[in-house]
Amino acid sequence: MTSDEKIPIEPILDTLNEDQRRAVTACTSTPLQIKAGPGTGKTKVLVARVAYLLLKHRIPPQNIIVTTFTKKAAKEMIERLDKLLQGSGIPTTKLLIGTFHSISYRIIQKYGAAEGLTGFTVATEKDAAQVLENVLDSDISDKDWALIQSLPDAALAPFVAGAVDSDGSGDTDSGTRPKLDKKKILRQISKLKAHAIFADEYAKQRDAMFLLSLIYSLYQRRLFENRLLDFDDCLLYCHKIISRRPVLSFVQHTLVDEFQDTNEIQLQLMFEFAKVKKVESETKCSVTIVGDLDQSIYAFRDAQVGNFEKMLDHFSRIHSLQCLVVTLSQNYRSTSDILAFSEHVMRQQMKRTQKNLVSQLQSSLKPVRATLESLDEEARWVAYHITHLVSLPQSPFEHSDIAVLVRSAYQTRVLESEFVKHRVPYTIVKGRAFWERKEVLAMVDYLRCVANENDQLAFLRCINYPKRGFGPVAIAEIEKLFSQTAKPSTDIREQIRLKLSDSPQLNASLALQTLRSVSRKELKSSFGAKLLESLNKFIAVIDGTRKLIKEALNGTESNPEALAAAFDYLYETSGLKRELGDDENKRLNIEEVKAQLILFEKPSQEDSLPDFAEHQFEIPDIEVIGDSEGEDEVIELLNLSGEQTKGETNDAFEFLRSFLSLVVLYETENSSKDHINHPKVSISTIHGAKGLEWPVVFIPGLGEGLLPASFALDGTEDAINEERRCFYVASTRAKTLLYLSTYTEKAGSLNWGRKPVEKQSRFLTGLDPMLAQMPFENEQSMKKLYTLTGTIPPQDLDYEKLQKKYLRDYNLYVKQTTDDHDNRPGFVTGTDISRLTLLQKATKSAKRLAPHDNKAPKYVPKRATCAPFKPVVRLAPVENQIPTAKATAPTNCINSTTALSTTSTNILRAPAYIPARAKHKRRLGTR
DNA sequence: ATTTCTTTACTTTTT
DNA sequence: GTAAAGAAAT
Repeated sequence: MTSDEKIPIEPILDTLNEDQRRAVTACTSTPLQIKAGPGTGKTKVLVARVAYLLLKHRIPPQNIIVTTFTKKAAKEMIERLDKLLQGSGIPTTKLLIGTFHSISYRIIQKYGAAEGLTGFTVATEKDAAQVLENVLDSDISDKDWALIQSLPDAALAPFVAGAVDSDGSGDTDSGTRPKLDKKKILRQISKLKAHAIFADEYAKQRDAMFLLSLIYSLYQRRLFENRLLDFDDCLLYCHKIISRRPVLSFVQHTLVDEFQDTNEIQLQLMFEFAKVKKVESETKCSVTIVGDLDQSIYAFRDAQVGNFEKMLDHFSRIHSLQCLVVTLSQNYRSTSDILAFSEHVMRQQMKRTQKNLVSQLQSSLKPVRATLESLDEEARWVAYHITHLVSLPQSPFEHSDIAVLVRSAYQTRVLESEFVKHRVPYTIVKGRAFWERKEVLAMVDYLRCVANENDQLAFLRCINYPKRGFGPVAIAEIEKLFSQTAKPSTDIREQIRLKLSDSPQLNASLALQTLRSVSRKELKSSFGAKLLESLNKFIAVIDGTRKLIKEALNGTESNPEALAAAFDYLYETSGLKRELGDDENKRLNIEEVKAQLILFEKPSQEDSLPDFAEHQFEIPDIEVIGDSEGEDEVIELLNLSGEQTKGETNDAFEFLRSFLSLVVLYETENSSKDHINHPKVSISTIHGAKGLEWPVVFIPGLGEGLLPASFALDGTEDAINEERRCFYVASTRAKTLLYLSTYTEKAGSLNWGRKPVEKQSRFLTGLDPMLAQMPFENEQSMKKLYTLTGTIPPQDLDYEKLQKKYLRDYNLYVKQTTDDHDNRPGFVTGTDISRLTLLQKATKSAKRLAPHDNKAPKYVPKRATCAPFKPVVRLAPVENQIPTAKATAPTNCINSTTALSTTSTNILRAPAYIPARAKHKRRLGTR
């Protein structure tokens, strides 16, 4: 054991500059704010600070909380920390590190029993929307609907859908209920939760809105019936737990990353994590926060930049503790040109304290900018320049050095399809895409049924997928049974509710139990014998898996094989396996879910949070009046912490619940390994690029309506400033090269809905002198590139020749001065890629339509161009059009299913017409 | 009850 | 121009 050998902290400190060192070695018993602009070594400082706490102050890792913004950031911190602490024997895995949400969920799992929070899983956004829909459909009484309808327009306005300006015309106020906008309501509820306001508290507020208050409490009740917590609940209920009981008294230091993006409840959580302690009449508080005001881009999620001030204020006013503020201003990431440009963008904003970031890189190249004539052309411009960069002689860049950052996710689509054509390999930085696949979702739903007997949503989704004969009528019946068993008529619950506000268990019902009693005919239903049998089978699948899981996880040792076996059992007996059939991709995705589940480590006893002696604290004293049935329940409800026997059986599923919740919180690793083998361009939203960096960054779509986004245009100045900070975050991701582009479209062009982009972004006005019109305008600048990147330029670097080729190809690629689309140099046309897919799909489809005829279809699509070209499908006799060997999809677009699937409906539809109508070659337009 | 055709609304950004 | 919801038709 080398744990006693002390690793010296000095070598670590030696790698820091003066400011960084000041921050790292700052007093650990007063609050510390580190203001770190982009590229100033924020993560480095944070990591060094943790190392300092571990080594110098000898704080055990399990007593340190670190909150990061994403799982990725947490992972990176651990990796870097491990490197620093190599051989010290300090187990960095014991650090309490993760996003606010995941840490909160862990705390709820461990200490939630006292507040009635056991057996909960985290709801996805879709679940939340579903719950709200159920509320609106069936939980609001006619009386309340009448009240809602009588509300003045002003009170309804924040909740009704799509700004339907009731321009006279009667507006059917009489009979119809107002159409409420789910998104808006969820946003409002989320906002309340972000400000730590519970439903019953809100109801008591004087200026509470009746509608919101009603829906909020009904929504919460339904969530809890399912034993689900939404994202905000994780924070809200964690705060409730830790503010009432000192369960976290073991925490000795708290670090918060990306502080500028914390909201009120997160600020309050931070205060609770870092409780002020009085030690020998000295007030102490050990907390370090890191952030940058200019990078605050989450106001839409109720982040408040004011938290910096609030923190200072909180400590000085309430605890007379002065926060130490350290500002880092040396930038190690970007060149001076990129930095100066970014700084100028921000300077346009009034009321901002000037930042003086100093680049540590001398030589530099101007950012490039261009205005293109259409959206497609812009995408081609990006693709062309990527190709140009990686194919420079002795290029300092490969594809993985390049990122394309966009404001809105939908902008990626054009890029994708253009990249497929150009054979530009790319990945979309989005961890969750995998978990939103249909088959993955289905499998996860089955796991949810197993892990959470209350998860009505999951049960309802699973019960008829694969088909078991439960149609909409049967589903509705089950829903009815669920809600009947969920709301007992005894008013004992109301009594408890008054004493213990929002104790979630009060409306608990076991969905699985309900189904069981239906199948045993204890609850009468209108199901026929067939349906009952089908239901029985379904229950048997869930119960069978539950048994296997229990066995697999009962021991203290983790048992991957047994877990895998349980998973397979569920996959097969549920019929999912058969349903997915021979689709190789889907099967692999299910395998991946299994792998993730097995990989997910069961937090062993020592790693988990310390136990907390509940009996030290009073359990609310409740007088119970009512029938004995209710009494038992109340006793059960209040006695949760003491129930060891019951707890044990639940433990097996606790593991599964953690896993499922972390999946929802996007906390799983992306286990794909091919990233290393094939360097790929990253396409990401700006928000997703936070904290990352690349040598080359493209920011397309710099037009009014895109960045700044259209919804901010007529908004307040704050809204515009948030957009500006978005741009700032994007541009400061770049190390060496920055490419900016805009396009303009004509007002009357085939744009639906969205306003056309007519002007370049206001953020660029007046900055032209800082920008170049094309990359490498002269020989010198090209040479700079090589020096800057530390690459040796080729001996025979012929600048003139390179530029000539660049210009010639530019016209060909970007401007497309040839109209022979299939034969443009360097292009793979949509034809090549989709031909094979088309043939496969056409064959399948035609066979399905005419099963008696086993021969291949008479006609297959001859040519289908990919988006963004007009998807025109022509049919030709099959013998004339046998796909050639080269018509396989390039490997680099495996991930890019969107690019191909955008036309999928058209592709699928076209062959469907074959047997009926396509007697002669027929052109199938797509409306 | 499922498939097929028609209509509609939709685009922030994410834990 | 597309998904997703709604309507109509097998």
